[in-house]
Amino acid sequence: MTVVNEYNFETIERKWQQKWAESGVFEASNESTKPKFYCLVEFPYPSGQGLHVGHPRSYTALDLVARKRRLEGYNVLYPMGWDAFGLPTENYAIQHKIHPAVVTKDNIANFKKQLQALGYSFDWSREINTTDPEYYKWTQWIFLQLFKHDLAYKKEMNVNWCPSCKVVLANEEVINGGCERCGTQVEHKVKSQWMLRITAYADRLIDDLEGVDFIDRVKTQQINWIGRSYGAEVSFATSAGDELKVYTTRPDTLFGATYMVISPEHASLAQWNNLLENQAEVAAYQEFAGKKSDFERTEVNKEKTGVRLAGVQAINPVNGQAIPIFISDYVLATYGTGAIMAVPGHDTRDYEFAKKFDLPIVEVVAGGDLNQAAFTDIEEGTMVNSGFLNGLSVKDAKAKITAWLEEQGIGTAKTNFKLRDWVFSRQRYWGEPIPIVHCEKCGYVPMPESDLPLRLPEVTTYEPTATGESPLATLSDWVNTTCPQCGGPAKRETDTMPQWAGSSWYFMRYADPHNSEALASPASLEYWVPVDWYNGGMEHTTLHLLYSRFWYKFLYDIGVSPTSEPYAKRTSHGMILGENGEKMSKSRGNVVNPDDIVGEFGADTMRLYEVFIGDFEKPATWNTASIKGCQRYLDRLWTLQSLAEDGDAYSPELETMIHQTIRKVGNDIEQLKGNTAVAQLMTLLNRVYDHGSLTHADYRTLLLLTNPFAPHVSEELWEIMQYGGTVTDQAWPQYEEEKCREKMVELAVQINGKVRSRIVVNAEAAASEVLEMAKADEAAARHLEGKNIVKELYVPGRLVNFVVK
RNA sequence: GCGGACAUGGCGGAAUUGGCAGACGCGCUGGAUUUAGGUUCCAGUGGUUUAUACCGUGCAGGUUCAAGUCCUGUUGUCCGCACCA
Repeated sequence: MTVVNEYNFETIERKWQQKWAESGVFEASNESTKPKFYCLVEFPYPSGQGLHVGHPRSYTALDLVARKRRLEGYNVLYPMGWDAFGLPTENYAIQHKIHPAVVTKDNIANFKKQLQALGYSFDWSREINTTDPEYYKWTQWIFLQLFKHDLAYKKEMNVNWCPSCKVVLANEEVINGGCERCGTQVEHKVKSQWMLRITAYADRLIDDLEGVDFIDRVKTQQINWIGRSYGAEVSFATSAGDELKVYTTRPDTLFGATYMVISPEHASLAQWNNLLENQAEVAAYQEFAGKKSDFERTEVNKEKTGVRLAGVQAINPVNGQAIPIFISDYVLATYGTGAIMAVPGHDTRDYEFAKKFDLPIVEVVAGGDLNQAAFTDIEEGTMVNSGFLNGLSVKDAKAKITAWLEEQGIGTAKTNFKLRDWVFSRQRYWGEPIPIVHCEKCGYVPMPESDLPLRLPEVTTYEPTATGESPLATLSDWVNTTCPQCGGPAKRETDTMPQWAGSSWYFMRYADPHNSEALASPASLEYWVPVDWYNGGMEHTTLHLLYSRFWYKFLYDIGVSPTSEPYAKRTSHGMILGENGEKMSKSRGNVVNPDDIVGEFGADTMRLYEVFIGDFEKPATWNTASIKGCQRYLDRLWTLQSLAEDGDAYSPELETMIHQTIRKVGNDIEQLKGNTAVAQLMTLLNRVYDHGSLTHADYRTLLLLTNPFAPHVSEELWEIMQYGGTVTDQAWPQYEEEKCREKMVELAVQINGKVRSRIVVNAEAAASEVLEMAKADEAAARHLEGKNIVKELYVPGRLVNFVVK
């Protein structure tokens, strides 16, 4: 056969994309006898910049999995949609005086065109959009359920405020004291906010990680973020006649508590005001601490500062000793009780503070040298100077003292978390309205579910206000309403939901995206959820991933979710960096647009390069020059048409490698090692060319294996070769372990671990036979001459090694 | 500061987990085709060396017949947490 025509990727790709859209081959069925597989990538935020070459890394990797699974006979759901509420769109809209809904629509159209040009096997019939009222109706519905279960509440509190974005930020959105989006240092504001009680799920968010297959760094990061610790709360009596409650993870060291520290914001300070003899000094310190930015305050390795309270003391409950109380900003107001018992002998921070203020350091766990440093080991060491705890291990002492505290009624075992409740309101226009009205008489009243969705009002201006009020607050027609409960005058909530709201449940909507009666039918959820494989960025580990697990668990508790965890498996990809090795961004001028790559090399080549670029989990530097290698592979695959000969069996010379390739490509796709899968395909292709011919059976398998990576060209070649039907109708090729083994193998012959020669032997040959052959080898014999063989080793398939003297 | 990961040619990266380091690709060198460039094809490509041999996986030790892989120390890069009691 001769080459029929030139490889014109442009025509071919357009042709097959059209065919797939018409036939709907990638549309998943909610009723199928096949086993299901739900494969998910994080849906993008449709920005004005469009897609860059980083996005397709994740999409391509799971497209490989999705396409392979279909060929393996699964009913695969691989959906796509738009996480379209958010600040950049709103800012753009304000700047250009175009409504955000219009901007969003345009951006989505652009993104969709770009994605479709890459030939992903997405089920576009299930496309969703978080800004669609038919979608956000259910986001609001979930909020109402949270409210009804006392998991959404409004509270006046000190919050993180980004002065540049003009919104409140959740703790998870503050990175090193700066705004997650723009990097601006956050400020503090006391504002009334809607909060979600994610802390109620803290234990389960940690414990249930045991049952899911998430990569370790994701699990670790979530566990660290939630920050669970076990300890005790202990009440200390004070000379003021009241109590000071502390949280400690080391109740065993209570006898060593020689002073106490409370945060500068602690409520007791106001109560003790009249008793304080150094009130002015205390007030000055409070001001000093209050003025510090978050960044300064959390800076480690700075000198400890503080003020000793004059006029108030505490009593250590175990020994009745009066101990001083300090205020210091190393104690956080927001964690535990905002107060600690200080045990300088066994806590590094307390040790530093005690040294600075010349406070007594008492050893209560023997084993360290307190002249040098605090002894913080809890595995070894014996209790001393601790009355009834003396002689116990730390572990036993903890149990005993906790029991004692409970008996005395002055303490109790307690678990604490670093995780805070989720600040859920944003002072912006382009988000889901919170479906709550405030009535003077009835308080916060949920809207009737039947009135959902509560639509965003059509307005002409939506600038954020400098005061921190939502732009919706200025729309009195919209704000003023009637109370659903008493019918009296009431006002709507004017803050909107954060961008993380719509994405917290979107994967459920894909199961049944057009349902108007429920967020998805129970049967569809039962069938599809949990997601079998979810890939996304590490930057979402403590944001989207944690939030959505929380929402899903709540929905499970109220009978909506079918399981307790939403994602069976979570993997994560490394970022694609610009050609200069820096993060791709418009301001750095190093953004590579996939449209340009597709235009010049074609989607198939682009996809191949996306996986060939390197280790999926690590960051990779884009290099347009390197794409050539991937292009050559497809060119050569195309040219193979002219070499294909009749034959329904694999060529004997290629058979072993074909079986090996089926095995390797399959395994590698499953492990997201597309780089080595492509390398193996290239190796096989090189071998075919060396051999000079191939059978149709050889070619068929090569096309099937290439299909997930380069779906258009493999379909086209399948059609040209008249192999029948389309690749999407075929089955993934099978390998036989037996046939992956070479019959003849080359062994290295080592003398004292150095390779001196190579011999080819039958893979099945007996050890003695192989060793004799090695000894007989000319080069080896030369090195063995006159030497004494002390040891002979044979590693089948690898080498033989003679140890000589 | 604590915790984790990593360190391999000019470059991106492989190495079945202790068994021939550098697969595959880019780049580079030489050659063929071409008026030329590009494409394509052939050969080569870790370093020193004429063959032979020696040296090579950040650095210094160690274990082993055998170490990129294991152990100890050390340096550097990246990530996470960042006074959470």
